[in-house]
Amino acid sequence: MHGKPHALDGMIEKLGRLSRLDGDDRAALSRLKHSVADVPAGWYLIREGTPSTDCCLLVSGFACRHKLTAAGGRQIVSFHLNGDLLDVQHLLLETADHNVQAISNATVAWISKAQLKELAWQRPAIGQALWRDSLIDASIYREWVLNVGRRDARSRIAHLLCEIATRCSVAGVAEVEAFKLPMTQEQIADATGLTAVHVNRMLMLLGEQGAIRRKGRQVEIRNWEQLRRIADFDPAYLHAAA
Amino acid sequence: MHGKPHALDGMIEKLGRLSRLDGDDRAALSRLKHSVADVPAGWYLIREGTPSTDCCLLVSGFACRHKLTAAGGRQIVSFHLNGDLLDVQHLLLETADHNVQAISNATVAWISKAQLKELAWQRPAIGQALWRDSLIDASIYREWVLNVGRRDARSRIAHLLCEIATRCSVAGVAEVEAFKLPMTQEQIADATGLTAVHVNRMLMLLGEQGAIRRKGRQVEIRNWEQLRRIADFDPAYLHAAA
DNA sequence: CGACAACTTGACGGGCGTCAACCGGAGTGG
DNA sequence: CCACTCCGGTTGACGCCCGTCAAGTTGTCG
Repeated sequence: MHGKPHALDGMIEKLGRLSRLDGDDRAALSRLKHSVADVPAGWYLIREGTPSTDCCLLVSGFACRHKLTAAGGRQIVSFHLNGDLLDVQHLLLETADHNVQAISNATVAWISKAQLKELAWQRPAIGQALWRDSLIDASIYREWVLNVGRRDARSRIAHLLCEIATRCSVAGVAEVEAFKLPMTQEQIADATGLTAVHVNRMLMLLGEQGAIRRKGRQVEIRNWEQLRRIADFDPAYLHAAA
Repeated sequence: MHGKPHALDGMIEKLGRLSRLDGDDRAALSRLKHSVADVPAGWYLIREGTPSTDCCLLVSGFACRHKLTAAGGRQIVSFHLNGDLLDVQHLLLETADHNVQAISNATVAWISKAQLKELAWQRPAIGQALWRDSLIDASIYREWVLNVGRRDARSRIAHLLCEIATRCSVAGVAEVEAFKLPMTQEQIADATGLTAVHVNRMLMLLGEQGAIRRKGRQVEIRNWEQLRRIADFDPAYLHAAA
């Protein structure tokens, strides 16, 4: 097993950043029963209102978590990348109150919920990492409420860019300075409470102002300090080491 | 001790709703060292950026959790009432990423963080209740992102009213049909991403439309079904028994 | 009963939504 | 190899919801 890349490695590495895991913890995690699957962009991984029996781990690719209004409005409440467990909350809550959908082609691993739950209680370091992970998710939600509620369109989008860049960098997915934006402008709109048209106008503006440069869906942050200032971005809420 | 009202009773009752606590669990909780304090409206209970050594329990009264933008904008991200532990997240996160402030005169109990953390790991039912509580908080944040991001002003306010009414009812603080709104219109504005002026206009409108009746800060829900429809309110996200 | 906070109301303006047209690149099939 | 299609991005015109400002009015607590 040693040295062989493993579907759960990203998760183990991430949990290791959240709590001090010893060799036994890591071994126990890597022994978790799971089945790996490739899914196309747009695939639903979790559906609102359904009880869940397995936990979904995002092995590679990007996903978003979203809710819908009765009128059909869609609000993305978070984005996820490599190594993110998409339903830690379902270890203790029975039914999903939202949807999770792949936004790129992705590889996922379905892990036995009962087995993971058992590990969380048998091995304090693992339980602590999982709980801590869910608390950081909550902190990100709080920042998003602030972002959507109290910043103007340009700042909201800049803030989202800063967050994605920082999280990609921490997870080792991409550099802060230049990365491929995994989402469309419509998805950015759904995450910021705007419309796709206005997102486009603001991205053009951020380009004109020299904060970013875009080529297709590739985004290069030309002036991190300027973007950070526009975004009013302080990474403290991510509670991440990097 | 038996039968005597106790500062921690509200918390124990609430945790009992989140997980099946046996007599030993309850006894252990009620033995937690704590000091009770009365604080006036406006008092800061948690300050962004400071490390916390004690956990704050709201014994009676109301509190809000909020963040500020650099420009001075304030966003309330949640409201709290009797029996709510205000910083479960600080059991595992070192520094506060937001503020918590009393919005009425309130009684709080400061509980030793180390002792509570110990209990969480020694007694699975207690740990589970606390973790579950933090997951429900996260679910509420998600709903608020949706509320602020994708509903119009009238619906946002109606949704907040429905949530407060439901939570007060579950906690036994007030009836759904008529309760005293603990917050000012400015605070409602800060919670919904609006201005106090517009909140006032919408409350007047909800009154004219017959959904609510107001007298001072007293609010009576005259037509719950109508208000629920306007709010697009579905209590599933509260994950509460009632 | 005075002072101060909270609420109420109106006039006006702007940021963002809506609608609609067009562009461009990637995938597909002839 | 090129035409067709489709999705996502781009741009402009126009309008509305909600913000801003400012002037009362009400309520509450000393």
